[in-house]
Amino acid sequence: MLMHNPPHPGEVLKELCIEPLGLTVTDAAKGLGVSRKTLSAILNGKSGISPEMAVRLSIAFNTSSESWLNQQSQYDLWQAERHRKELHVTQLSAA
Amino acid sequence: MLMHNPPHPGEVLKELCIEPLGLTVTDAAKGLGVSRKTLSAILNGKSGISPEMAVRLSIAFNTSSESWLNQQSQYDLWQAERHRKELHVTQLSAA
DNA sequence: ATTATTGACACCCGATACGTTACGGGTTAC
DNA sequence: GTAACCCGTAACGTATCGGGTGTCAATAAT
Repeated sequence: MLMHNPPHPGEVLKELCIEPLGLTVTDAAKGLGVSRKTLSAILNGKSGISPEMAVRLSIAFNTSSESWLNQQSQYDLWQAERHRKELHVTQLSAA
Repeated sequence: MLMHNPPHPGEVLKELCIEPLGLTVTDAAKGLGVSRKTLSAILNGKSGISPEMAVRLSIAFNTSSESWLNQQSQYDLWQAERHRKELHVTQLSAA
C-alpha cells in the first residue's frame, strides 16, 4: 500500500540524526565525506538521497542503508503517482 | 538486512510479465507508452526502473509500483555497498 | 563588532532516463 | 530470394539530477 504524503527524507535526517546529536551541517558534511552544499541540499529537500549517500548515512549514523533509500523511494513514488493519469498506458495483463 | 546479489529488475520483468503473456518487446513498449529502446534497455540491464516507469508497470501489469521500485533500490544499494570502503566516512553517532 | 553557521545562488561536470533515427542480425512466410 | 517482422544497439539529441566549487547575504553565537 502507498503511504500518503511521505515526508522528505531530508527532514527525517535532520530531525533524527543531525539535531539530536547537536551537529552542524558543516561538521556532519565533513563526517559524511561530502560537501556542505550537498548535505544542505538534502536537508532542505532540494536533493534526494542517492544510493551512495544512503551507504554514507548508514556508516556515519550506524543505521541501515535500506531504510534511507526506501524512504527516498516512497517519496519519489508518491510524486510519480500524482501524474498517473498523464501516462497513457494500456492494460497488458488480465485484471 | 541486505539481500545478496539481487537480480536486475529487468530480468524479473521479462520472466514474470513479458514472457508469460507472450508479449513482444515492441508491443509491450507500445502498451507502456515508452519507446522500444527504453524497454529493451531495462530488460537487458542497461537501465534501471525509474519511479515513473514503476507506475507505468503497475498500470500495465496490474501490480504494485512499490514492488518494482523497491527491487530497483535493493539492486542499486547492493552495487553501492560494494564501494563501502572507498567512501571515507567517520562515525558520527555512538556505536 | 567579529566570527561561525547557514541557506541560496551561480556555474561546472558526469551519469542517467528517454526520444528519434538508423543499422545489422535474426526468424518466418511468401 | 525477398519481404515482413522482431530485436539489440549505436549515434545523435533532450532533460533531470547528484555532486563539487565558489560567492554572497542573512542570521546566530561569541
